[in-house]
Amino acid sequence: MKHPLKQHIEEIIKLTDEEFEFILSHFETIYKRKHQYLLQKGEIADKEYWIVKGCLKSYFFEESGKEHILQFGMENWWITDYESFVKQSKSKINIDCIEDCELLYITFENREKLTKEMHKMERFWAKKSKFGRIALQNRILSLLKNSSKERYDLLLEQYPKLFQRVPKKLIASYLGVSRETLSRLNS
Amino acid sequence: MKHPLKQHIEEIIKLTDEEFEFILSHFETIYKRKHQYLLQKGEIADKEYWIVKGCLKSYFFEESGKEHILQFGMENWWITDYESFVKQSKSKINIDCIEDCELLYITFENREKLTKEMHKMERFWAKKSKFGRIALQNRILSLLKNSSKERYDLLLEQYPKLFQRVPKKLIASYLGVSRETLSRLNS
DNA sequence: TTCAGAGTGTGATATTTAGCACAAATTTTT
DNA sequence: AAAAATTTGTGCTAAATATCACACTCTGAA
Repeated sequence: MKHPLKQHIEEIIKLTDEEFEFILSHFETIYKRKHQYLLQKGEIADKEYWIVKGCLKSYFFEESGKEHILQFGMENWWITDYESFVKQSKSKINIDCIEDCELLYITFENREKLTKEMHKMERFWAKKSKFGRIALQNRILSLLKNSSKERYDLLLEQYPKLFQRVPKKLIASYLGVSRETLSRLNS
Repeated sequence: MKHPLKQHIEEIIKLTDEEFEFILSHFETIYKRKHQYLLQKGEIADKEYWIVKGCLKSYFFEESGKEHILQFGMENWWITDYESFVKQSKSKINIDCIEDCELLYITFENREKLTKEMHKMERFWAKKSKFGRIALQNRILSLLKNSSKERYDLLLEQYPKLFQRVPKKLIASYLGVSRETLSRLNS
């Protein structure tokens, strides 16, 4: 059976088994339990995580104490504070497990090393970065263009599983509406 | 005097004069007048533009006919429909000149070619892509966290020149509020 | 099983914002 | 210089959303 990470990378770039083993040697596995965190505000994100199993949120608090979800993470997604990781600067956000999680991570140093050692991975991450940017652009488009109700429907359509796994108030926070308003959107 | 594009690229990667000349040979200059367009919805963005002089907007229309500004472009910025350019797919957006413009552009093919021929430029664009993604992430953060008034103040602080160059209704559209609401934010 | 905490739905009200109308100011075109 | 078009501010009203309050459900721990 093919390793899920190999499968994931091969959606973009074909790999020999040896190449994949080499890549994998730059990663470590880690297990985290529900409510544990991967990153806290003020820390420097020195790892990028690939989610084998589980569900996570990246979020931050407004001065008022209101929580805003920036991103959810589920199986086969990457998660980190991208800004902190790239710039090696202090993070503005937190990342927590919503469920028990199995994660593969690569450190900043290992990723730099791997990028230099293996041009295929430089291309892989370049492409990932491009697609990530496109996804963010479309989220902005949606925030500008669509009503709350429309954003709710689009999210439900795109990630139906998310609604079974995470509390609605987190969905509300991701969409940028209050939980009460979200609760009333269906009626 | 150093070419402004050389100066721009050297903020990320140092270049010899020969290297820069080689890079520049992949670009063409084009002049456009106010109200002319660079890209229309449905076309494929086959060029990426670097703005030597002038001001532009990338935007799209809601079904209702409401205009939403995705991005402004001014001197030393790049502009294109990133999604369409990267995927070579049909664009959802339009790009118009708000002022008379002088632009340098590189075609998709030339950029691919240059990326392969010159590893420094692969790194340059990878870095650009990363920073672009971070900027978009921060815009989402701001859309979730800040009130209209706060977003207005932040934009004014970051790009004061923009407010002298483009009509307020376009600023409103960029911030995601109606022009009437924007007009009332200061009082 | 029981109990505490988290999650959820809904009424009432306050706040924010949009949308329309119109007049004044400014810019562009002829 | 005059005319036309665009931009801007502001009063008014309607719609969307936030906020507070409270009851009910569900889940996990003791």
